[in-house]
Amino acid sequence: MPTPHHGQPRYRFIADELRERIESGVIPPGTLLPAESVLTAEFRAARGTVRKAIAALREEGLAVTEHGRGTYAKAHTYNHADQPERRQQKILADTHLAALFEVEVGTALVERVTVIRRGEQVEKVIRTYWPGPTDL
Amino acid sequence: MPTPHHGQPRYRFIADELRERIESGVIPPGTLLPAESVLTAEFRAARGTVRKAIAALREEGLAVTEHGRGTYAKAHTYNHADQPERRQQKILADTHLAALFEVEVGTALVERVTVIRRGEQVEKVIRTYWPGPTDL
DNA sequence: AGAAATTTGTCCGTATGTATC
DNA sequence: AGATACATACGGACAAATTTC
Repeated sequence: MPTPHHGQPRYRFIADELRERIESGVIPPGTLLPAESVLTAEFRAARGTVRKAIAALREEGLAVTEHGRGTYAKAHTYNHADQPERRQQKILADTHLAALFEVEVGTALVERVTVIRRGEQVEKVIRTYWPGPTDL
Repeated sequence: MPTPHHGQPRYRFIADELRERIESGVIPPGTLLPAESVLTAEFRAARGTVRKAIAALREEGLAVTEHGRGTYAKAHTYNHADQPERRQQKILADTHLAALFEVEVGTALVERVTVIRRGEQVEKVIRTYWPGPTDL
């Protein structure tokens, strides 16, 4: 069976299936996913396809893979209790920012740094820049 | 000749070559790149290898691909006003980011730059960072 | 309107080498 | 030494979107 299948690409189907198992607890947080070789057998998919599925899970933050070890399921916390931290300061435009804002290098700008955490881990860092400072 | 390891992988060599053609204007912005089939012939590489090179250009924001059409060269200028522009690329952690994410300096991160305009003026620049990349 | 050709997207199978545990 | 994942590359096949005839 060549398995073309409905609409969806195969790697996405596999990703959906694995996501389901992680979120449902079939694969508990912190435990290893089945090895790529096992998944290729189970889904009768090529390795490249399985890897693409796993890559999708990594991007979603649902899995972390370690070289030579395997891919771990990660706890999926819907916990938004973590308040983002913000810090705002005056900075001077570097070449990149100067080009974007069409100002001279060294022109004063405002930078706000927001750090978003998921538990202990820093998930994202957002740096926002705008002309200024508007002196607060 | 198959492919020795001249320091750099084949797909990167191809990407470098194409990048130079775009930036130098040999392939002007808005025009189509040669089809994958043409590139496989020119570089005597497998299609997957060519596609990987093109994918690299896409991540740099140098090209846009449309199904059934082809891959267009993109202007590399920031001076094109319309929607919020986003560019995503792999970067290496500087000391500040390394400290926040608690990783080594030089660790690979993903940076997305979003430019928000109001008319001609750049209003805000948002740089978002997160761990990765999960490659491809 | 329809068929054919072109082009990218996805998938398969295989192979070789490296790095990590 | 063995198992695992990672990176790269090849070839072939069909699907899906677009263009051309």
